[in-house]
Amino acid sequence: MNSRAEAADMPHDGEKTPDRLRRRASRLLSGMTARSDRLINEGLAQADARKWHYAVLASLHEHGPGSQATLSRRTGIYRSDMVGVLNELAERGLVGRAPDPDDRRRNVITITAQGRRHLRRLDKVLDDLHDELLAPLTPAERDQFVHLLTRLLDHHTRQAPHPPTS
Amino acid sequence: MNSRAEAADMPHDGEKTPDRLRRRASRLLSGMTARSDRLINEGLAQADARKWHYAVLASLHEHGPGSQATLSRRTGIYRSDMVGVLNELAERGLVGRAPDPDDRRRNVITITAQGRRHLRRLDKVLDDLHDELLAPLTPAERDQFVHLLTRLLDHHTRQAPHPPTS
DNA sequence: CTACATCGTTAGCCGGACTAACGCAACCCA
DNA sequence: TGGGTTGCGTTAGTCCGGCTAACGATGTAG
Repeated sequence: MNSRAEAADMPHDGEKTPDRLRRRASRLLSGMTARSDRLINEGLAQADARKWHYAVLASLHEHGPGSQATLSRRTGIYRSDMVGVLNELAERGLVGRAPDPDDRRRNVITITAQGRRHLRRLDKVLDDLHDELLAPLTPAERDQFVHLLTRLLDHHTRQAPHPPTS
Repeated sequence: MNSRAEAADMPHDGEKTPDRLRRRASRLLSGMTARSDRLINEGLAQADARKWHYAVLASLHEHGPGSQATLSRRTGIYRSDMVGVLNELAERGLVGRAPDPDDRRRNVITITAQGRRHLRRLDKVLDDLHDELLAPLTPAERDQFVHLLTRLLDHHTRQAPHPPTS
């Protein structure tokens, strides 16, 4: 029982994945995203963080404090899930949550000094992880890749035929 | 109350998503895959199919009959989930499942004539869907994109640092 | 014969995306 | 002044895909 030989290994000899399957962009995307997600999640976990943490902190750092709803819109995190994320961040002293005196429905979220420090660390971590993620591509190709993805995503979020998602 | 305006809309004026966030390849990937998955799933649903159906049928068509375990390895579907997929396919008369006389642990799965017909239909459907998916890219760019993705995925599945996934 | 590996199957966990509903506060306008 | 509507924060819960654990039945190797 050598560890990894469960179900979906690289099909070795004689158990090839059909081409029409392997070539489909949709499938490549799912596959790659699965890898990517794992890489990132595990990497961030080692820094006691999750990607949502980064998203919120980055948003606060770049566009200043905001209500939870605002952050939700900026980061694409569902407002239902925002609560939990902010709790985690608050626990760690990375953000402050205070009722807005001007609008008592709101909480105003601010980033703390510690939060800023943490954000810097995460930025570094993510840079490294992306380096690993894109390892096989030259710098030019990486740009190409990001550029193509951006255009695709833009297109599909503009006149969004479907609901939200990020 | 115009339908879609829940949480994660395109942030309009003043609620911008931070750049360092938007540019990260990992994030672009997740975003794009989310869109892609929806598009594909919904499209296939209209043909009374799911992507696993396509995977199995394609595998059967290209590499001939096989046990469930074999199919699992070829398609990347966990053997735990294979059962369900094959049930669905069998219900629809697209595959046959018969005990292997040579090894009574096994079921031999074969594609039926109907299955082949269905597969052809699905191929068409998927072509169209991918056309929509990659709409903003020129043919050359689409190749580029697929090519880059393939290289990335290859790299990360070769000396897989992590377990399986497809 | 014993030990171990493989196959099909059931059950269940987990994380992420998403919906529903509620209470509360603010805003609109009449 | 007040009633309706809209936005906010929160809780709970659904759904789905990826994945693990375990089991009985069968096969294979020593």
